[in-house]
Amino acid sequence: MFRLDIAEVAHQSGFPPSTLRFYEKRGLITSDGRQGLRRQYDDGVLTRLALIALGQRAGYSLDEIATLLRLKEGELDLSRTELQSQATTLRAKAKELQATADLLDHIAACSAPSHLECPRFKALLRDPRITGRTG
Amino acid sequence: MFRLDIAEVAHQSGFPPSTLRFYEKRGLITSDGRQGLRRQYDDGVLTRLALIALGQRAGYSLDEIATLLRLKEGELDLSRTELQSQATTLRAKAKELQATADLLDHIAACSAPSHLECPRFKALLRDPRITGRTG
DNA sequence: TGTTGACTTAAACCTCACTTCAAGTTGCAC
DNA sequence: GTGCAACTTGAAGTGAGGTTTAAGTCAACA
Repeated sequence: MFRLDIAEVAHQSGFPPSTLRFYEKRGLITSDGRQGLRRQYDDGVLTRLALIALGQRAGYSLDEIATLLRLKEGELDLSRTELQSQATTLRAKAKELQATADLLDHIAACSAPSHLECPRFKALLRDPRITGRTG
Repeated sequence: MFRLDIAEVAHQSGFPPSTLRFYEKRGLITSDGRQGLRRQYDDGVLTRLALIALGQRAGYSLDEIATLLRLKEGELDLSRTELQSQATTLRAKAKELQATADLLDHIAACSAPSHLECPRFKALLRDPRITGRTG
């Protein structure tokens, strides 16, 4: 464990200082002491920040991440079922993006004179699933 | 072409009336006339709303969608290259989500006594790509 | 001693996509 | 002519995830 000041953490983690202060206010990270006014961190904060970044990619809100990180200091105690369920959610989102990408490619390639005349496109526009809504 | 009032459009499109008024203010749709105070639409608005929903799924902002929809009244004149490039972006996002899902599954299944001791997890946390940042 | 330059703070501001609010209007049933 | 639901308006509020600003503080260097 060695100590880093805010500029160092910003540089190594890629998060700007404003974000580090914001995260501290939100209870996601802690600084331990100051040199003059400058926050000092121990190097564990870098792991914590990496976990935060991962949490964000995994679709958790900062509040959720804060809760997860508070559960055990230094340890991570995530429910395995919860992780799998989140993975399933992410896969569903990934598939939706894929499907949309395929549609865009089809529209780009379609030989119909105008996009709105493409039969597949017209069919999709009538498909209630296109909106992701129930109406 | 037949006419629908706002409640009907809301019901058929799945967008709440507040959103329809909001979209009108933003220039995404137009109502043509009123019956009393109630906005009346012609049924073309439903196609337009489906296009808006698709645009959102495809990752465009409302401003971008508004611009695209204004290009040609009733027609859609999207650059095919632009569509393909957007499709590529979506596929990249989809892959990122997949990768994150795989990681979550691995963490859930990993036999290491604590998540932070899982070698693959530790390695990933050190990987700068985990943050999606350059720092 | 004085001036940088990098930090500090609280609070305001930002974008996006809407929703909610308060006050007013309309059509229709009774 | 009264009641009422469903609309109307502009303006303000929401929530997520920050960034920016203004005013202040500090260590170091000349």
